[in-house]
Amino acid sequence: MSDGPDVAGPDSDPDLGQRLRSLREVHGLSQRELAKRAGVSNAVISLIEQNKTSPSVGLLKKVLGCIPISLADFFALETLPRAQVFFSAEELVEIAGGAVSYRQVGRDLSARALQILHERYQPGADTGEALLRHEAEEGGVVIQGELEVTVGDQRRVLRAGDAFYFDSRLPHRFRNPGEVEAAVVTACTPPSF
Amino acid sequence: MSDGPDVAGPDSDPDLGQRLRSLREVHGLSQRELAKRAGVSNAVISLIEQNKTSPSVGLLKKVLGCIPISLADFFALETLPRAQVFFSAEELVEIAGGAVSYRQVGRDLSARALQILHERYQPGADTGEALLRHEAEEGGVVIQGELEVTVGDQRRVLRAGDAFYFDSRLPHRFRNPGEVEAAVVTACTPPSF
DNA sequence: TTCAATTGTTTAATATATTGAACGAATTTA
DNA sequence: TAAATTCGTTCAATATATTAAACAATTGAA
Repeated sequence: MSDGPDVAGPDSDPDLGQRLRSLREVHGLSQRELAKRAGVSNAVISLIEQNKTSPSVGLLKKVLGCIPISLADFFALETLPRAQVFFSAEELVEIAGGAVSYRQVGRDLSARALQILHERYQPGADTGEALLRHEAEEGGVVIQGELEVTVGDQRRVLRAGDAFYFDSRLPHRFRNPGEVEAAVVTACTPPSF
Repeated sequence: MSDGPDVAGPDSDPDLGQRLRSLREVHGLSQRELAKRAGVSNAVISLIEQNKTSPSVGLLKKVLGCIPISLADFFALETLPRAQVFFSAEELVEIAGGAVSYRQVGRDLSARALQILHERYQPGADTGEALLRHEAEEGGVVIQGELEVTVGDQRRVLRAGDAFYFDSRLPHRFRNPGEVEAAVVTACTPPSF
């Protein structure tokens, strides 16, 4: 048949080889070590990792059993880590805009446990009083400028390096009292809103 | 090599064939229909279902894609349904004993969403007042005799065929006011206790 | 440096998966 | 009844997975 690099078929599982290779390397195993433990030839490990063959379920099970990882978990990796890991600054999602900018890491948070925001406040910008949304906790670190944070009856001006952490159900407010843009990185869990 | 019925190896996945067959039949597909949709031969479906071959990941993916079910979910079935499905009367677990008998369906409920009990009350037996355990809901159907059920300020005598349902946090009580043994089947969710 | 060991890859040989076509049995249709 | 489907299975032919052995490149030790 074809003489291209992918003999196993274009749609069989284009990333199966990379997944196996990553798992093997993470566990500090060479192809030969893994092959010996699994009782298979080292060549087949190489071929699988290059997607030059579509292993039988039986063989794959023997190999994965030495990682160890179950077939179910191995194939779960196929769908799970489609989630984006790295985000360039331009890829952050603006969810506010104007004098206050909230740039969110990731687009769909429905399956995540954290909401992480890069927040910027123009001089004088103010969020106003925000009350309990859901049961959640929230914290952050100021990275530029000055930020006045009010939580309940406590108020303080934070500067680069300072941080905060509070229960989101407390009324809270952010304001930039300075002359330059203020920036903060915050995290909130869970992101259910 | 061997001439036994299982050429794919004894430990490759002894139930893979049965899982595929069950899934196919549940979806009302014949071997030929499934094969045609997947673009493979009908023979290979038969062989896989008899565990006479260990399919390649590529082929299996094509086939499962027409069920449809993902590889991850398919192999998750391998471990999940080790859970017992059928229970003979003798296998129910007695968790009370005496004048009141609670026979539970299943031994370990830690991964389940329901606790199901077959309850028997000797004539005159009484559970006494039971208060809120956890946030849960509870219901049941009387199958024999008479059962006086008290929930909060409501009280009623139920007979075979009658049923009840209430929030477990309400104080509740069961009593057998009759002359014969009373029996009920109840369900409670979640079983966290 | 040089030898020895280890790495991942490739190739020909072999084992096995997969195909295409046939079979017998069970249903359906005429 | 019989002819026609459809079912699942089996078998020889073919395609492919897997092996065993060799290759080139890298690393570590002498």
